Amino acid sequence: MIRDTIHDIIARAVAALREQDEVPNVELPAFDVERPQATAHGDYATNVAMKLAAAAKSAGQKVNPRALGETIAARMRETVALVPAYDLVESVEVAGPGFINIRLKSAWLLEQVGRVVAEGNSFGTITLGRGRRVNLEFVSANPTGPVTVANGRGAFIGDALGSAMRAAGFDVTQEYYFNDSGAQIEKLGRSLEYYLRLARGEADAQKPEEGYFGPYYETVAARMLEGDAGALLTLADDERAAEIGQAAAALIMSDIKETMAKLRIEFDVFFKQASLEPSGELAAAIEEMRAAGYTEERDGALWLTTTRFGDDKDRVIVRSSGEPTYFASDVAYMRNKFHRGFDRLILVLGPDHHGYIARLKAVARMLGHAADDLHVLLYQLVTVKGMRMGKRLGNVVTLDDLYDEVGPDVTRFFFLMRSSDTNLDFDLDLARKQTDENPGLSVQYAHARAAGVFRKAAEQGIAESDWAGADLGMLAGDPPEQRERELALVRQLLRLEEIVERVAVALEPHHLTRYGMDLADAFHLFYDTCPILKTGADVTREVRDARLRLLRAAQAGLARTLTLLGMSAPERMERAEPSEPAHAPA
RNA sequence: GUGCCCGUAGCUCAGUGGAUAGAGCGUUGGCCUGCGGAGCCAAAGGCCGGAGGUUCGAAUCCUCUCGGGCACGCCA
Repeated sequence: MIRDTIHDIIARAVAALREQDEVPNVELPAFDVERPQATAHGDYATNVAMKLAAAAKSAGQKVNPRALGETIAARMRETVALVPAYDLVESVEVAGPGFINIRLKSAWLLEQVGRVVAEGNSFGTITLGRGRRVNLEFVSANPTGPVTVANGRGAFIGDALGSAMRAAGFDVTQEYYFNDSGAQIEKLGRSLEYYLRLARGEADAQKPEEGYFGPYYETVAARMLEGDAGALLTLADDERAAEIGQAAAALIMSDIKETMAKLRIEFDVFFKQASLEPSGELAAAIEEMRAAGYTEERDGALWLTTTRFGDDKDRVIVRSSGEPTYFASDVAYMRNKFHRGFDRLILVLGPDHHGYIARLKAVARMLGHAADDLHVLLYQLVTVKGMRMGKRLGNVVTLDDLYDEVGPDVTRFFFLMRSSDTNLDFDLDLARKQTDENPGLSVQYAHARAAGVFRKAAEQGIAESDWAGADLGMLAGDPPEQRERELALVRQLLRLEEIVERVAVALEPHHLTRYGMDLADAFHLFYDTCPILKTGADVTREVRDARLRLLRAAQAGLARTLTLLGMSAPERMERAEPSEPAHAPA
């Protein structure tokens, strides 16, 4: 990455200066290379002089950071002039309290366009992960109903994070854990038994006091009756609820998979909790904990002593009744993941799970791993503004509801606009708009606009082979206003690699949406300022060809960004018919 | 009571210890013979909840405090 090159130049210059005792002889502290907010400050800025001055001060040497900055900057200029690989730097200046601002050469920036076009679909790929294996678990909503916006937020976060981490060089497995056993399944069974009996016209059907109710479950019952679910109603009392629950859960699981597929949320593995017992892994995990001395018997139950590793209380894994708890399955499941050879586990969980982090990290330690091998990514609540009642569950809005309202692309963009650890207020009225006010669409529109120019070019008989080898240096001769917009577009494009890195390191996929908006903005500005095929515009053939090549790079960058977000990159935008308001006036 | 998240423009939110705190929407005012106006330009709008502290430098880190949300089972 470019920033790594800048970092090298700085480190090399400082090392050379230290050999000649021109800077304080202290260990070089960690320093930042960042993009300044103000473009007037150049492409990159570093605080190395201030950091080094601070380190010197604590070692008893007094140094003026500004003067140190001047010394380092001067040496950087020499380094850049000497090393051909560093030929991307235009200027090195000191500003403010000692910042060193680095500006890149326009010619070098323009050359990068060729690289972007050549990399195409793989542009934005970096080697950060070095093939390390990561298990990314998300959604994992119980198969007791449709996925709601509350637990569906993890779907978008997880899927986009997976894409970005793959681009960053990690080997990612995306996984869904179905809790398809236990008391909730029996509860589901009792609820469905009621709906099944209702559907068969049994007037004396008893509605359970607690359960899963709503229009959705009526349809599930109807679909079950298309099969042989009627036979389940004749089962004995002690197995009927569980059997009906299993049958319903299987059907709901297929619905959930369908929802995920519609929203382009991909999973490599659907793991069923119920499989842990027959496979023997549940018993093996409990035994492993016992053999390692991490369990204690108290009150007839078996406790896992998670307090040894920082949890605030121990946890039961086998009840006094002899039944393993849900937490026992968690232990077995985590053990299963580590046995599959993952270096790192990431769990994307909702806000109600924060109390689990300590115990899960304790389990990771008990399984012989570092607490940091397990990362829990918590996201906060979701509210939906603009839709009073969901269509399927009544009081709750589901992902299918949103899909029907605004489609997969806008849904994904809106869910990814916010940081995971802030509440998400889904503005459905804004999401429904098919105008430039809708930020998600404007990114797609930029891509479609680029595609439109290439269509127009084809109509005029201009083929890709005509401009594929165009001299991008031509653009350096453009009028300043146009050149600046072209360069601004290139700069935005080149940021993608840094964005991918940041998303993968900080586990913050929301940066991708913001970047998408920034890139689309830069694109629209370029498009408005720099005519390419416009009739009447005075554009030479050489400039036209160079701009087409830049346009192709922009299109590739936009497509890549959209792909990472799990959105489509349309060749043209088509206005859909306005959808009916969710609460139409009577 | 204990723990976690949040508090930044009218609204919804970005912001990696750095320079003049940004975006989208909304508001106001401009730009339509031309590659798709689903666009562009501009303006107004901020004691970054409050108080201390650390630092050359704090929206960011620490302590306290005030507001809002969530979680704390031999439930799953």
